[in-house]
Amino acid sequence: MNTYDCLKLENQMCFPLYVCAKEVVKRYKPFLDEIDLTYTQYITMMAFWEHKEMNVKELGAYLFLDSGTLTPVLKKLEQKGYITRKRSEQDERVLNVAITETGEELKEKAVDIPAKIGGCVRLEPQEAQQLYLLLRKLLGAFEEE
Amino acid sequence: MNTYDCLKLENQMCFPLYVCAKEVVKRYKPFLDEIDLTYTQYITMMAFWEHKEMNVKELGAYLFLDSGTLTPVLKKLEQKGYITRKRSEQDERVLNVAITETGEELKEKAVDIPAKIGGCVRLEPQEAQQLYLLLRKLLGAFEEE
DNA sequence: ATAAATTTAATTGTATACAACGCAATTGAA
DNA sequence: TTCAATTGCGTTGTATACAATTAAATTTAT
Repeated sequence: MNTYDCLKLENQMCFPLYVCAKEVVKRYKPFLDEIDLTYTQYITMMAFWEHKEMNVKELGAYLFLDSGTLTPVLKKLEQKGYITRKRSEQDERVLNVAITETGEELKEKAVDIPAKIGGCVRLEPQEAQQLYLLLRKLLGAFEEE
Repeated sequence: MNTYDCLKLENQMCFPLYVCAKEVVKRYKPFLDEIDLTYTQYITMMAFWEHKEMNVKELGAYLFLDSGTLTPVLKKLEQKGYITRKRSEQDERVLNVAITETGEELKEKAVDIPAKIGGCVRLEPQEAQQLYLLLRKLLGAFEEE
């Protein structure tokens, strides 16, 4: 090991993390194209399939995204008729976002996507599980900060 | 497990991968700000610290980025004086990119960044190593496709 | 009660990413 | 050889991401 070996891409943790994330997201595209959603729109819908209603702050904490990213995404999903955006009456600062019936119906079309993606991750099931747990642990550490 | 559990964010591999990648990159920012590089510019410089000269296609294969992303990044790094861009004489389609002396000098200022980032990844060393190996394996599978 | 501080979304500016397309240079096939 | 296909890079258009700022609403402190 010389002084600069730490600066080799192959020795860095972050680089494969960054590339794998992009590559996996890219593999969602053909499936998401079929239901006309981007990946960001997809995870946003997933959030609402689980929690019918959330304000922007809650959604942002859940998805690790800020309002600068979410505002245009939410406006787009509203256009498509999947969600509604409405100011809270108790606190006008807060924007409540709720899923619509059309948004609920979209879940039916999305339900087989995870299985299709599973086939794109070429790891042994036990390795995939291990990777999943390590990423969850790392994510948990970030959440605590 | 009901039919829709696969659509819960907490059950997906891709979501923590996507979030962890973003969060780790975000933790580079304060350190990269000190040398006025973005993360994409940083990994590009890392590529050239290892391989003094590469054309855009080779660089793209190395970093998993296409010309649409690289062209503006390379122009920026050229502006900063870290690299040179020059058409190949054998094949005018090819753009050869090479690191400059100034670019080499930047390595000195970057050499302590990896250690600083290491402190941001709150995993046991053995877990970090395991995560690294799994991501490498996944990346290798993507490379084969 | 009122000013100061905080909070919540939205906006602005910058920098990615990438698909799709364009174009010139090169290669390959008939 | 000559023209069709391919290659390599650049451009365009769309969609993120996020820092920094703004603006309005609410809360806190005095």
